[in-house]
Amino acid sequence: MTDTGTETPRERYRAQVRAEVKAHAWEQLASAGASALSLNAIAKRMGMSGPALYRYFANRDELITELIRDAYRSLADTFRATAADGSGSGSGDLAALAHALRDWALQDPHRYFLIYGTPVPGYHAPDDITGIVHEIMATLLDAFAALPSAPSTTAFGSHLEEHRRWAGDHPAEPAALHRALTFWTRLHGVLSLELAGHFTGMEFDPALFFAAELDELTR
Amino acid sequence: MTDTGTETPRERYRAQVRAEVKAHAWEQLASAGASALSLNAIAKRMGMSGPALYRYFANRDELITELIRDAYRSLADTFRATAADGSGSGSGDLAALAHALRDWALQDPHRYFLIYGTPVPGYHAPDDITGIVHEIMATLLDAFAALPSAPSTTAFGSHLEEHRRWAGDHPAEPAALHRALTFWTRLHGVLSLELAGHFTGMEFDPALFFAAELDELTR
DNA sequence: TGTACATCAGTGAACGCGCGTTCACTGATGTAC
DNA sequence: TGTACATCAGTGAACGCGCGTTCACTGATGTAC
Repeated sequence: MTDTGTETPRERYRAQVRAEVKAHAWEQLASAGASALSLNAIAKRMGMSGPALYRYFANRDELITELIRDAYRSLADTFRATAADGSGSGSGDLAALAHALRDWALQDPHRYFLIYGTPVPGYHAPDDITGIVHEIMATLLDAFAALPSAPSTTAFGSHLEEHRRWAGDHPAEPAALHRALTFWTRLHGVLSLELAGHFTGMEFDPALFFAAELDELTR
Repeated sequence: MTDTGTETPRERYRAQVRAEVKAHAWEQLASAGASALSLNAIAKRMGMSGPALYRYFANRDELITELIRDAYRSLADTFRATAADGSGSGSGDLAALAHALRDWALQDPHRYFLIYGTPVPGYHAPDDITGIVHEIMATLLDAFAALPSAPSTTAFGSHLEEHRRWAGDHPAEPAALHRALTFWTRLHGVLSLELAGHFTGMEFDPALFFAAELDELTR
């Protein structure tokens, strides 16, 4: 990942502190929400003075950006690893991806919401993040392109065919484009409402609901 | 709605100011996000001093609660009105409800996210709001129960049958319960990602995607 | 191996800001007789 | 219709707080010769 070989002790130390700051940031995110993230509070928890953190992050926004980038990175890695495990064709890969997504989300709901939740007004993610987003999409497209039975193209599929720049140069069929998109939105629909607590008090088992949606997606 | 007949001028004035405060609150919500909502800032915009607002709201939380309640109320009313217009059976009602939902969301995305977006840590909505939530769900269940062709019960449908307290005493078939739920989560999936801007730069038309999802739901 | 210098981590004080909320008070509006 | 009183809206000062960020400075760590 990082070029550990040529790292000086100082660089190593810097990386360590940055990581520790981010760890505390995640904790604070979970307990107080994204907009309440405070450099001073993090510093205090680390036993440092507030200004000290400016050695490691230019400002508050850079820290948030880093958290967002890490979140996307983590999901992309999880996806890639899951796809590599399944290694091939069949809808088993899709089920594995879906469950990987759910596990990843449940593992840290605030991380999920930082990416897919209410957008922070005025905040714009830097360009390099789109690359990671594409990576995630590509894994999904690969899985759908590898499905043995390609279903007939839908009306929206045709529309997508003419507007497929988002898929990069991926050689997926129109139907695969459509199915990859619905995979994303439907699972997000169930997951985000579950994580936001909209199912609490509704008695039924969210895992079963998720499984039911997944079932329709891979049929 | 309110008992206008027995309203004294003072009561009328109070209601007016409260409404104006809320209007400014919505504006602020849109430009700075839910957690940045500030009583002082609202007062300043209204040309009043900060403490003056404490005549109208006990504290900041009460204002937020009121906004949430109004948002749910507005959606419930929209749904009820839409269902009343369609007045009956057929999947046309469902399409109308779906489009009503989308229009309602697009009309004020921050209002949508206030309800269905990232939950505010530590905040718990008061109990009376569940009543409005049930009302929304009931409209949906009515529409699905009125469908002429009731599809066969799914596996998850059976699970719902045994965990249907959330449906109240609504006489909907298990399949209708399941379909009402997926109606909600799938449309939310598309809508929330659209509103959060995850489709920008993806070229395709979100309205067509929404329509495609709706199509599958009413088939 | 030792010395001179440069680099960098972290501190404490400070600036200006806005927040939620309480409180004692003024002045206007409504009510009772 | 007029007067006495109660109610209520809104103000300004104040409290305590935490925020992001800048700056001059100390002290430790690494580098060059």
